[in-house]
Amino acid sequence: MSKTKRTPTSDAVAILHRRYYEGRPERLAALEEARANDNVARKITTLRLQTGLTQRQLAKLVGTTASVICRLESADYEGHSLAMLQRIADALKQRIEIRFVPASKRLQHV
Amino acid sequence: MSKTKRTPTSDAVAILHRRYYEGRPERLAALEEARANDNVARKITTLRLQTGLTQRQLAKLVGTTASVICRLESADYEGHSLAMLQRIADALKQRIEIRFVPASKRLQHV
DNA sequence: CATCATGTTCGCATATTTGAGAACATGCGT
DNA sequence: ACGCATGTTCTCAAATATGCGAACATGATG
Repeated sequence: MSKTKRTPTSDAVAILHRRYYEGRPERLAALEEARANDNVARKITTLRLQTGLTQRQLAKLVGTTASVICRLESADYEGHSLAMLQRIADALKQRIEIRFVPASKRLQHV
Repeated sequence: MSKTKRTPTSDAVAILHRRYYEGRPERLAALEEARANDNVARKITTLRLQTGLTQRQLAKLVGTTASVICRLESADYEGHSLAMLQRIADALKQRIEIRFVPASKRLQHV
């Protein structure tokens, strides 16, 4: 990726990512901080920021509005549906993985 | 700019898969979603059977009825909500893990 | 200060999921 | 054949998520 001449791309996500992060270390720092968390809301936020999208941009990709994205990224929002997560994952070129793991796996607040 | 030479194959499934999905991101997305739904449905069924429960028993634990469980275990059901998955996971002493993974991660052909 | 981009919250209409009960199909053991 | 457990499908009401626009707060920039 250190070529002087950039690889031409039609990938909107890549373009936006470049535009948002290039030469802006503080934004990357904010990203690092968010990475530690693991609830769905934060995952969406983290992924969106990693991709360099604003809420409105992601909303457009997903086919909804900014207020909906904001709602989904709210930490206390419990109403996620798999359908919406899929739509978001698609927009961010990800896929969803859902696993059931035994509850007694030492990761809990014991 | 299409490849003039394709990797030869005698795999009819692969041929049809290619013919149907190549360059059709919408279809790929639909496939992904269908696969995810199927996985979730099957995971619930597997987990329920491993625990030795009938649909009605699990329904009671979850606080709903057998028809709902049956619906959730149907492969083509797309209406999963995280709230319901959580309830099922709780009843089966599991916890839900949701991950976004890059879509380019070599989707194994089906 | 003025303007713009961004995130946020609110309200309400629409769409979708859930809750529940009934009915039916199948298999299994008596 | 019968009874019974299990899974399945159907229909409806109720609960919940989404769609969408408006308005507001804040920070950055001209």
